[in-house]
Amino acid sequence: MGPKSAERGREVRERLLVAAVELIAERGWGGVSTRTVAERAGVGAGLVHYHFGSVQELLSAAAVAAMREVGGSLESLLEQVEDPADALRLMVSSLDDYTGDDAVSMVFTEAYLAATRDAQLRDQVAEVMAEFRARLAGWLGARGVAEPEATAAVVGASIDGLVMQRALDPALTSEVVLPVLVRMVQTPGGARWRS
Amino acid sequence: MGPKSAERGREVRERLLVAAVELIAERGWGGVSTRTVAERAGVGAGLVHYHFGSVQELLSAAAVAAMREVGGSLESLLEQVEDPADALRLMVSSLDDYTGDDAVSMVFTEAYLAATRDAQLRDQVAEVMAEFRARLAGWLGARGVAEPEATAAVVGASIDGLVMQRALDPALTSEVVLPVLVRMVQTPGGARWRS
DNA sequence: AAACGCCTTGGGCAAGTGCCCAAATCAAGG
DNA sequence: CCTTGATTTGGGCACTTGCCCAAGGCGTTT
Repeated sequence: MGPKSAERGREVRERLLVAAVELIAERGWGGVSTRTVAERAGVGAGLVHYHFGSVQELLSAAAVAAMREVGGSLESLLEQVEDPADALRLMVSSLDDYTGDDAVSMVFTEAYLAATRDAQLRDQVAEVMAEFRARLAGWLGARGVAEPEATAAVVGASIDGLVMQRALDPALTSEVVLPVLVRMVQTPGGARWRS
Repeated sequence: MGPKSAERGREVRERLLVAAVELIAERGWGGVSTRTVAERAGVGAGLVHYHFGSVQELLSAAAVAAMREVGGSLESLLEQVEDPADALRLMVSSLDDYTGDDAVSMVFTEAYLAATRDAQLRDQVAEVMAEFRARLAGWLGARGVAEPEATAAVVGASIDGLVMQRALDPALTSEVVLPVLVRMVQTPGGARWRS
């Protein structure tokens, strides 16, 4: 076999994943077809079933990869701040960037729903979310926030919900929402963290 | 014409709406077809386009109706309690009843995503949510909760997000989550409402 | 040059899609 | 009885769907 061929194959595989994420956001999970995703990636339709067993497997792989990427960016985000309120500000600030063409935040919601109907996908998504929560909970707990596990779960769920509703109500900016979210990460004594 | 015919027509229309809500939850917005929804309702396939202009219109009408129903139940819920923490407890307690495969909570998320791709649906969903938020915000404001509008928005978004994630993590019970949510509705002085 | 093997293409098939429409149904009014 | 008019049916059309597969391309190895 040729190493050149394998390399090109991996590059095509990557293009299919990117195209899948775009189209999941644009048309919804059920609206992505073999031919549309192949055309977007600029390859023949048959390649979808060559690199991935089925359209469902392509969509699942694309969504999980996108979610893992976001989870990784959380890690570097938490290293930049010390105050929980500042961390929330950075996380929620993505709300304002979200103009509607942000594919990744939409893919999160689509993946949640698709996971409801696919046991294999559910396990993968649950794993990503558990990792996310554990990381955030450890960080919050080290800074005196009460019930760090539950707090991390609610913070994550709140951001997911806010991203969805922001598409319906542009007035729901991070500036409006942040003061309320900050109440969730107040330390029991009422004092805020300082480095 | 026969009044009986019109009456039966309205009954069939209702059955189509119910079937649509069920199928949106089971198969997702894009997975509901003319024939599946007609079969579930026990009628011929042609009736979908007789009572509704298109499948999209049927789905939108069904989702909005289901959402309005939930919004109405919120109103009666707020009349039963006085403490904001108790109100949250009642709202979130539905989390435990909803195992994740609950039709209505799933339809909410599906409707949010579908509204992103249908301007007409977006307006209707936004109206329902605005009404919901206004009602809750007024109730919270009258009880001394700071920034009632933003708080109502975040509470609503949090519950939406929690309902989604609860399908992935059954450990996310109302008992675990409630203490964190209550922090959001604490009155500025730190005192809790008493009747 | 020939053989090998991964990658890629595009056509083909059965099944399903939304929507349309002629024909049937049926209770009320003439 | 016959008409009326809303309701309902089921078949049909053009189209898309997921997936398969024979055929070809191309770098590497022999």
